[in-house]
Amino acid sequence: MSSLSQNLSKIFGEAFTALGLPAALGAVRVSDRPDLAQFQCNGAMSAAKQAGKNPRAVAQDVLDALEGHAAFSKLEIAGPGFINIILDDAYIAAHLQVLGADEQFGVAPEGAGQKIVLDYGGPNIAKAMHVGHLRSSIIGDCLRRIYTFAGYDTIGDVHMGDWGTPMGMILSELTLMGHTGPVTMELLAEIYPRASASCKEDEARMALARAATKALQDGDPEATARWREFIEVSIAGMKANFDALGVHFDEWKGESDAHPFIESMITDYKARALAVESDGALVVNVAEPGDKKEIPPLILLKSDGAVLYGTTDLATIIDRIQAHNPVKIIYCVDQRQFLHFEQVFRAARKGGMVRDGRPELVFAGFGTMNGTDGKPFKTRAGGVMRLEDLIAMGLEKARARLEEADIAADLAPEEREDIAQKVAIAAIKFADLQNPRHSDYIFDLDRMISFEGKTGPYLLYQAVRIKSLLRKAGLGDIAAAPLKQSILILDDVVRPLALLLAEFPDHFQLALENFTPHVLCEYVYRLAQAFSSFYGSCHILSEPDEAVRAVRLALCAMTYRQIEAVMALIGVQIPERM
RNA sequence: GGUCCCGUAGCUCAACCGGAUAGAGCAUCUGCCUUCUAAGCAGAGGGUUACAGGUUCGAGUCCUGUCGGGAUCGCCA
Repeated sequence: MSSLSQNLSKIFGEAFTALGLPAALGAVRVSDRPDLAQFQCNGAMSAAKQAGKNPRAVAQDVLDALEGHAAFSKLEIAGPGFINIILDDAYIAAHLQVLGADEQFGVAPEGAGQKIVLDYGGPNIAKAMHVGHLRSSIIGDCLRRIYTFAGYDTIGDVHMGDWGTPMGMILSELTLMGHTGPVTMELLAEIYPRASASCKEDEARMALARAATKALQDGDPEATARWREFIEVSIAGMKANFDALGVHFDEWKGESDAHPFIESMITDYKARALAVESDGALVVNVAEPGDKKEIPPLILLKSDGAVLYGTTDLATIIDRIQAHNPVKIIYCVDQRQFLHFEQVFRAARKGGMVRDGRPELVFAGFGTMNGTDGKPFKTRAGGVMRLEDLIAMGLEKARARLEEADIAADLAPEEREDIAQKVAIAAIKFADLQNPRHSDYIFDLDRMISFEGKTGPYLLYQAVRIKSLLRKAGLGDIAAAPLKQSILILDDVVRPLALLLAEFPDHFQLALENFTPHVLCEYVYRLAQAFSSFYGSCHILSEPDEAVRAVRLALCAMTYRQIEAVMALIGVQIPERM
């Protein structure tokens, strides 16, 4: 199973091969000029360049080789040597037939039997989750869903920040306060900023924090007991946020879980002279001859003997390899940590954890979320917006929108609340995921929750309209079942939708290879638009011609299933009505 | 200062290996609810892809330079 363009690329590739040309040049893609063709092949121009021939002549040779092929209704050469392709409707229909019966919509289970670890979320102990955690959480969760869809056995790890100096700051603050009673999230939220601030301005205070950090990392029983206590209360808070977002993790590990691997790792690096002393610290030199820029060494131990996040990140790789032996480890973290992970990855290769590129260490960095002023996102008061506040604002807006709409008035309160939640989450997730992962983006709350145009709620709305239509046609269950329609007759009304449905594997593949959810967002939006256009151009239920009506309903069902599937990849659920 | 990323419509952003007439959304304007949900649809206007060169059949995309913005550059994460 595959996409139309993949199948056509194969046909063209064979034609190119028959002419003694590289099969790869036969690549066929969806046409840039829908007014001229459905698909195009540009390979004749490249081939002609390499062979020093006339591109149109090469294109003609290709067409001659394909003469009489049943897939094509029209093949023609245009411009300098483009080959324009229009398919035979029966060929499209047959393809759609297979696609519609496939649970995977043509996506091959390439990852079967292979494991992938994804590192995302990254919340910190004792700190309220804020908007900075939003991207990591939803992009990482989306990538996990994408890889799962491709057949991989995925392990999502939240990788909490539970081991660094902040832990020492809190521990020492509690000691200074003489606090012995139970620790609550409120208490932690109150003392952490205070401790952090005083450590920043007071070196002596910082020394206390460092000492406490060291004590914890050395296994001091009292420090450990207390630390466990505030980890527990923190996790409860994190889970509330992740549950609200519908973000899932398979493992709730943290930096501290790397601890058991650190000592032997350091001993090993030292024994092999990979780690050396420098200015009192223990470092791994990771600079390589071809470097344009000086890559600083990775510090394993600070001069006071404490470990850093680079140490735990490196040791975590050992943990993950031992536990899962993954083919890839994907880090969904802030783009600004690029250099850090470059250092860690190099150290991992140097240490032999990565051999022959396995596991492949992938830095899937994401850009900063900025406010409408272009600067890092802040609340109106200038503070960091808490994640739960952001979700609450989206929810409030969704409720208000439901109030306005008469349709929701007759629904039970529970259903309306459920709809409001789904709308809010769809708005938040789509607003984020539709941006290219690696670039910064302007986070505009008003735009995101306007629910108009290219938004999550628009997609939900289109999906719900299809569902409602199918229900009225008495086909409510077909939406969940593979397409059974035996003969598809295409006409100008349904053909664009049919061709778009067949594109899915192409877009999925791009998202998978490049770790780019926005490609799927773009596709599902186009699909919803194409459906809406189709929906507006003809009346389906009152269509007198039974065969035409059946085809249109079949396309509706298929479109619904595909929108639902892509939305599920994005991590969004579709309500029954809205 | 070194390195990397970015600069596309009034605003926010797309554009797969270099492909044809650079696409969406918002905003503006014009139509469309007495048949399937108007959170919608159809259409219009809006561009020297920062600037200057270069490579070639073809450049938003590749190369060089200039200007502007951002990130980062060993004991925080």
